[in-house]
Amino acid sequence: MTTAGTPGKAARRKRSDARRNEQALLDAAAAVFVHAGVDAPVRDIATEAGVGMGTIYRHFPTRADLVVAVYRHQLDALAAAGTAVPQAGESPYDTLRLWVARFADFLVTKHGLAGALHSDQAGFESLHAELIGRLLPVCEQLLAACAAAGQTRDDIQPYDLLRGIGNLCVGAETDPNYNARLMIDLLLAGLARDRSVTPATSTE
Amino acid sequence: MTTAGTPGKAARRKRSDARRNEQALLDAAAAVFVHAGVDAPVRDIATEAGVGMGTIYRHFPTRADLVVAVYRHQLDALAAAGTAVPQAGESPYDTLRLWVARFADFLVTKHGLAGALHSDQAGFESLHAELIGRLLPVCEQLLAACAAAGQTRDDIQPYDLLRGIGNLCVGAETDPNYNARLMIDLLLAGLARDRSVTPATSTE
DNA sequence: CATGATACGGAGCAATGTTCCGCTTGTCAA
DNA sequence: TTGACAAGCGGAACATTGCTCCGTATCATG
Repeated sequence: MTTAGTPGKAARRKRSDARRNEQALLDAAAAVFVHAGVDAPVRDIATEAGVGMGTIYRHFPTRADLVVAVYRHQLDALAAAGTAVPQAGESPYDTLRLWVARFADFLVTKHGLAGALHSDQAGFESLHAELIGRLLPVCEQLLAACAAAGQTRDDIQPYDLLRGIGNLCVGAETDPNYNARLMIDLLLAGLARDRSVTPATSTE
Repeated sequence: MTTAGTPGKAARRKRSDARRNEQALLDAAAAVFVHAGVDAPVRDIATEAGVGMGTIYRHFPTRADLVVAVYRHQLDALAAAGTAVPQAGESPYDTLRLWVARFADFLVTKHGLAGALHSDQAGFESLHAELIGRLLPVCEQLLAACAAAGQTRDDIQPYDLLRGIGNLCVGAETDPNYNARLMIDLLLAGLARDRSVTPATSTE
């Protein structure tokens, strides 16, 4: 019986039209997200993909599922970037800073992702969960390395940091007067045990 | 703005039932906000106040108007607290920290206010504007004092700081795993020019 | 008390999320 | 090739919520 449920691998290959539609939906969603944000009406995405409402909900029961699927590559890349071996001469704190910058870029460039992530809108909890599940271990590792090297405080929870950074990104794209990256720099500077390790942004 | 345009004084006193309804709406909104957040359905507020839909929109054309009206006292108090003369022996940086803590408390204890403030939902821009208009000057003054005393960097925009703090408060109430105050402490520590001025972060 | 201005109520429209079910289509075996 | 059936599809229909509009009720004033 090759029915679904085997933990290992391939259940039964999905029907060809189902696969086609799933891909069409991913493409359509990616396109719509770019100009209408991740809050775009479900109908718009369905229309763009040329499918009915039922189809989109069958493939992606919650909006978060769709969002996660669309950005899965980038999420993978982000997680991988954090565990890659650092450049020679790069301190743990440098590595953390670099990774955080990538994380912030990811959130900011995705129209409204940061906002959606932290809203209590129904259907976004699983997006939050997915992101945390994927990135928390990475963040934790980077932070632990910093603390072990004595470069940062050791009493900060990775989750708090991740969430704090994410929060700081809210509105960074839509509000031209708000400089989220600068605030992130401040936060990271506050994390450092010794002011001397903080690079350029600090004066002189 | 409430009067018809006479710069000096009272235009025509509003009708008694109108005044009564306005107050009922404020009370009802305050009550509903507590358990349903500032995003509560307009209908719920109207029902709670025992008035019709038309009435609520006549008195408060946008949701932000209602929210601002409900929290006006506290906003006033917050603005006043920032300009009050500091305690003896309190450094400008201490004063800033204290005020920021009050600001954070204000946002966090109002169910979803921080989130609403930074969402791009229609009708919330004016809430944002009101808050900024009221608090930005205060923040600016506190920050300038810190910089003048050499306690903090002098290249930070008050707006960025206000917005950053506000952002960090998002979800502080609903996510028990997130310690917004700690992140705010970190941000403020990063703001300090000299690590020695930052007091031992009291875990609250 | 009459009358005009003011304010009220809630039905109704629009946008959007979500479900449900009859119909279509792909797949597989005979 | 064909028949049968599970898998999948489409979109109408329902629910929620924001917001407007206008006939009606109420207040204030002479």
